Amino acid sequence: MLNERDFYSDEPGSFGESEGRIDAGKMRPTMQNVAKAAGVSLKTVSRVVNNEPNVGEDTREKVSKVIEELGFRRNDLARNLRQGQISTTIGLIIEDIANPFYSNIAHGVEKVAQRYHYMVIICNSEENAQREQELSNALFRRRVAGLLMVPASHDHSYLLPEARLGTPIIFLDRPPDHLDTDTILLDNRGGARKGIEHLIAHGHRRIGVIGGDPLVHSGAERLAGYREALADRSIPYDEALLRSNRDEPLRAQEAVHELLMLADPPTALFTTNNRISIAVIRALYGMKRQIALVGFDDFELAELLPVPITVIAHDAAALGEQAAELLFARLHGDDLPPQHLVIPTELVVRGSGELPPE
Amino acid sequence: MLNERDFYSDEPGSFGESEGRIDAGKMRPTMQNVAKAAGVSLKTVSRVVNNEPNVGEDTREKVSKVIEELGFRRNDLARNLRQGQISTTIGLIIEDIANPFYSNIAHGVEKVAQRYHYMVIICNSEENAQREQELSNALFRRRVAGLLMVPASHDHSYLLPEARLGTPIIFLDRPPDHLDTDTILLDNRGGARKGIEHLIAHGHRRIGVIGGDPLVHSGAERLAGYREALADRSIPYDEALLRSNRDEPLRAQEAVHELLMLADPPTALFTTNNRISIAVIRALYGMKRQIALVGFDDFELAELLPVPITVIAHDAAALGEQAAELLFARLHGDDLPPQHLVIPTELVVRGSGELPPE
DNA sequence: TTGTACGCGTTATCAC
DNA sequence: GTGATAACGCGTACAA
Repeated sequence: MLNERDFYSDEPGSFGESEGRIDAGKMRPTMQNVAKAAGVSLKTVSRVVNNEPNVGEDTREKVSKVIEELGFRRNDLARNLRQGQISTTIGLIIEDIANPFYSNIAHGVEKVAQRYHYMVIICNSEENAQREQELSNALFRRRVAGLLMVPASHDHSYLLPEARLGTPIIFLDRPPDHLDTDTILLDNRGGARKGIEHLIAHGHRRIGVIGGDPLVHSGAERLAGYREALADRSIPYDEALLRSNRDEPLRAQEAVHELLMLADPPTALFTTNNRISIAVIRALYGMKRQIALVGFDDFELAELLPVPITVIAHDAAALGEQAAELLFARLHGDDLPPQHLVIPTELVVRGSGELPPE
Repeated sequence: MLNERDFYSDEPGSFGESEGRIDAGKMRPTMQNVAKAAGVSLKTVSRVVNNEPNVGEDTREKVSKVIEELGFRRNDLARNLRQGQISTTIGLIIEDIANPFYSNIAHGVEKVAQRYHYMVIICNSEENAQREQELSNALFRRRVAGLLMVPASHDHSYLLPEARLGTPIIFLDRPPDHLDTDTILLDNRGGARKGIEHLIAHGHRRIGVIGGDPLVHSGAERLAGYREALADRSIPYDEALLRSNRDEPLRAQEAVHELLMLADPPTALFTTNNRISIAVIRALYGMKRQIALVGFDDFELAELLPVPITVIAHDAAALGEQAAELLFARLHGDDLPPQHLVIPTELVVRGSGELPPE
């Protein structure tokens, strides 16, 4: 059953009120109002609301009754202002919540936050550096207790003042620039290596890469993993097989056409993230072309496609969870030097990565 | 370029600070500190911070300089407390941000909120009525300006006191119970009708339904659409073809087996949401069985499966956007009676819905 | 067990 | 154009 007490303080409470129409404009009751109505002092109400000791049982009941009658609800804005100047809210800045990668991160973060009785403000930066900065400032003005972010910009010194004030700031998926702080990344390079080694093991020597912004750390690392794998096998690195800045689906499709039109075309493709993988798969279907493919990031239904897609998978929710756990550890006084965690990746063999050359 | 001014008030600002290590614990500067350091009064600083008139140009510059030096940032907790007792934050309660349906809604909401300079606290109710109530109370204690929710519970009279206080509350995807307030739904019944009519037109008379909780409004309406479509064609409604409470993937798979094992099995299936559709598709693949299928909700890659999936599609982001727009209209004084909006659905023909019986 | 006085950081009022 | 003072709603410290 629901607990009436914490309607106004910490947990839920049923509220016996008949149904009806809404008419706005009434005054929101304050502790002061409750105190007057109950004939006690402000502080006594405060004690009751926060379940503090040293209140007579009769007093407590009387106050509780008034609280219910008036529909009082503690104002956490005022409470936080008085208590510590920071709110029990954390901020999460991601690129786009509609992308499953980020929504899984968000899910992990929110899950942990709920455990700690914190709430999460989620913001979409749309991969825009200026917006990232606007959003962080807006969050800091709201005195979020901490900030988790997948950075879009390439200079995070603007976060330094806030970090110095003690606000934990944790970077997800991409490391900060010009700032030394907690970071949690995927094993981008290692994952890419595994994927490329897999293709090589299946006989491929000309492997095309379709990727996004080469300045984004995760993409750059995946490309580095590609190069390392080739170098290991003494396979020449051919820039003609590379297509960058293909985050837009249309641009990714063009890349497929371009690569397959080459005089000496690739026999396999490596796509560096989920959105690009999907765009490329669409393009290949449109061309009725079959070619070996390994994609970074897993995605739903990959295993049910006519040629099931071999991917480098990882646990995005765990990324969010571990980042949030680290944040709360910092809030609880953990004072270790900046941490750098890595989430492992796994090659999931499904079919597209095992197609032979030609 | 970035604007320095709104680092401390409304927009972003660059912050000239060299890189380095973080050490916490410094005091957060207040307006009082700025005032003292600049040799002006508190109110003058306030004027500068908020770009109010009646400040001499020289004074404004002097204060701005101190603000930058000290790294002052306005405390919006205190600001909101003083101004109107509500924050420039809205709440969004959904079932699960990792589900694309909800993450698209969230994306729409956040997009609109950014336009109005509001931020969004997103909470996952996990389809749990008690948690829904806990979360709304926590949001109200934080004095969110308004609340958007996909309800999980079946009695929302507990929201009445807050609604009476003037906090706009808007229901998405499912209507409230025991409360008359703004609601924005999908055309569940009409969409389901279209889907079932389509199957009937392709010769099906025994159509199995695999759905979730029958008490959830959207699911119930989709089932109602199913029944209406059958009734229109005088096709008997056979309860043996119905499987409810199949939100769990395993339970959905069982449903497929159960239905196909029937003495007089269905020749087509109707799945009432995206998660169930996907679970069912997996089951059918596992059985190497092909059967006509129409699913409610579109999902990524549906068109690339070996038998592309015919679905009843809709614009979840638009659902979120319109709900948010309505919320802000309410905040800006719109005083019309409770609105009831409907987002249209569309039958997307791809293949699975056109398979013949047998 | 209960109450009083004050402060949290900001904005509003009204005086100068 | 500028400043003193009182709020906003609550918690802390200490007194009664």
